[in-house]
Amino acid sequence: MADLQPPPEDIPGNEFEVIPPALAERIARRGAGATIYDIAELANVNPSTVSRALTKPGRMSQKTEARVRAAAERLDFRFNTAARALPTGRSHMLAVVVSDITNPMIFGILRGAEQAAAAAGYALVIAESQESGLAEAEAIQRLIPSVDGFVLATTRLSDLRIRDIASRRPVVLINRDVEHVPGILPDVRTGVDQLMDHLLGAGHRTIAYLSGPTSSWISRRRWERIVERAVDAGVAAVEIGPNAPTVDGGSEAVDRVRAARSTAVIAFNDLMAIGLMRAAAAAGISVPGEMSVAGFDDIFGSEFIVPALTTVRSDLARAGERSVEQLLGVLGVGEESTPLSELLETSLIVRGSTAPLA
Amino acid sequence: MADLQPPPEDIPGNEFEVIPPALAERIARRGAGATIYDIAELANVNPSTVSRALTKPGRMSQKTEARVRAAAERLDFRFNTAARALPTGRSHMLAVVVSDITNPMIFGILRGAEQAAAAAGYALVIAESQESGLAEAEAIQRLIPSVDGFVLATTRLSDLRIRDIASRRPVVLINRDVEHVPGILPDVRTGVDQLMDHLLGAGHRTIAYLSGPTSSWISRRRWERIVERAVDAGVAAVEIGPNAPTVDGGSEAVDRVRAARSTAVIAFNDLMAIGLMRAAAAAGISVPGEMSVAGFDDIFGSEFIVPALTTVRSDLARAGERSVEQLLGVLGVGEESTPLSELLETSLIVRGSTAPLA
DNA sequence: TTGTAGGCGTTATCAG
DNA sequence: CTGATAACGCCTACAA
Repeated sequence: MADLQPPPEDIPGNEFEVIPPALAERIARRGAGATIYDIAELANVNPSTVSRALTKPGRMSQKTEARVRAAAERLDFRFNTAARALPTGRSHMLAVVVSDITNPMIFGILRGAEQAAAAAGYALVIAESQESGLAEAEAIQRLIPSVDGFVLATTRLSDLRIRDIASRRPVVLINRDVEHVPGILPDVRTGVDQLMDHLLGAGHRTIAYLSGPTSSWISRRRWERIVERAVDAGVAAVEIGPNAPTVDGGSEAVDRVRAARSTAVIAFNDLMAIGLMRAAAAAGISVPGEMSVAGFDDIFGSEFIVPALTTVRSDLARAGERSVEQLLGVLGVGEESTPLSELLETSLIVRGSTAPLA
Repeated sequence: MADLQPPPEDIPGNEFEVIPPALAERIARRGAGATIYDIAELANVNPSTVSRALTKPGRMSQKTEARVRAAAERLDFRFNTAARALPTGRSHMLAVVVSDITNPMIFGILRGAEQAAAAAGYALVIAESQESGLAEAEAIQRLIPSVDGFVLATTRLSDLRIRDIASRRPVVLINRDVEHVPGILPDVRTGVDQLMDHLLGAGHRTIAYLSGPTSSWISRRRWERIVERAVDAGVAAVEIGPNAPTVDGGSEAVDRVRAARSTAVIAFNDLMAIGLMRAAAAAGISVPGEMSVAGFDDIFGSEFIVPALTTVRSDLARAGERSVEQLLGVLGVGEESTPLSELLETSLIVRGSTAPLA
């Protein structure tokens, strides 16, 4: 490229083969890359014109715009996001705060969110609360001044705190419903119903729910729906919990589960279901022979544990994607204008961990 | 708090019970929180004094500093990171770029990195390249102006490109060695040796290596060491690959693995090992009866697949942690001063997927 | 020890 | 359509 013959001066787009040494040196010495001032100098226009050309294309003379673009490209220009954020108040950063990054259900969300953000030229900041409401609140406070919005995935915060944050920055919730705050929710009702239909159809009359943390809205909702269905069907349902939403949390509940003498157990999530099955195996309880087990999420691993786990899947990547799309919509970036909560379809995946009552 | 009696004026730290309405309204109307100007007004000092008091504690009059701190706290002040980044050139953000966020080995790294970053008041920006070198390079270019440094985890970039990035921003590599660029590496030699000892000790004389992507430095290194050990021991070793470093990548290799007629297979990572075992099961090949299988990483799931996977574990959370500590060290933030590469200990986890040659 | 003033890179408001 | 100029919030010599 560089050793092509310099073309005639009047052919647009091929100018700027040569960068004035003075300019080049100044940029190099500064170290941080070219600025709109450098471009302005090279293209012989005012910095404000450069800003305009690069920010709102089409609103100015074709020729000038082309000149500016060419110069910018020649200097390998990138906006300084901090400088940009100052007058606009927009950092072009979104925060995703998750409770436990090692929960495989999270990375689906992250992938979806990252893609949607990247597609819109936004960067994703990630914060982990390690299941602690305090740490979560603190992290969010820290981030408020530097991000344009929040995706709160599986948050442990109170409604009050969430509203407070939402009043300062756009917030989209995942797996949590708070009035007046948009959220992406799995269709709990349908999901639980599918699972209950499956279990009831298999003849189970005593069902236990291994619940998650008290602060988990979605865990409560699942339990509520289970109760409704159990009452309707005239079968017994008991809640065992709260438990940590982890493999260990599931394992540690095995004695209480056994004591409940239920023939089927629905765990709040797959992590717990897997923990329970492992502990059950260690205790000599046969699954699904003596006890059927099911979970939610269909995480990596659910498919190949033995027996393979029956579970209610929801499209987490989609949830992550939709959450940032909603955020961008509120920020006026995307094409969206739907500020409301939406339900995500779920599907029951029947595998070997559940079986008809013997 | 707010309805306590206002204490005598001369007790420090208890001033500012009442915020002048004018100030309060101005801040509220602005919407973006208090600035050092607001604090200055409240504490009756110059903004630069506020900056000093908050930035370099101890270098000024105790009394003034206390006044400023009190005022700042009263106004719930947070630095505007963008504004701060402008004069200093420091965004207080670190980027972690990963090739595939759905690989369970990644979240160990992320957790460690996030913790270390948060502890130092840094935020973590995450970028995923989806195994594409182009996407990776593009994402990095975008981020260069807005982050203070990069952790490149399992990167697919060329040495040249990595050096280029490293010349613009501090870079720490994970699972990749490039001269003059600090990196956190597993101890490949020891790891492979442990595994080879195990396999050779079990009588295997024909070993296959299911390699990862061509661009994976660590995959090549593992293969090299396997070859060395095979030559030393006088046994046969063949490479089967390259393959995608995923479950599917492992599954799709099953025919080639079978064709190789090796009694033991070492996969580049656990994901591939799992894929291979599933495909083997589907094809009626017994593991470890007809074929032993081992992997690397000890990801979530390796323990409870059947048979449980023999694997070489390395402490990924530690790798993530060390990588940002090194970055912070270079940035002059941490207490560290070790700019060099370091080796992470690995340990062999023997499980059911490997067995003595029948 | 504290205040003054200029600058960081960009946007936005006005003129021209 | 383009240029000048004042913010944006903070930092940092330099001066007092």
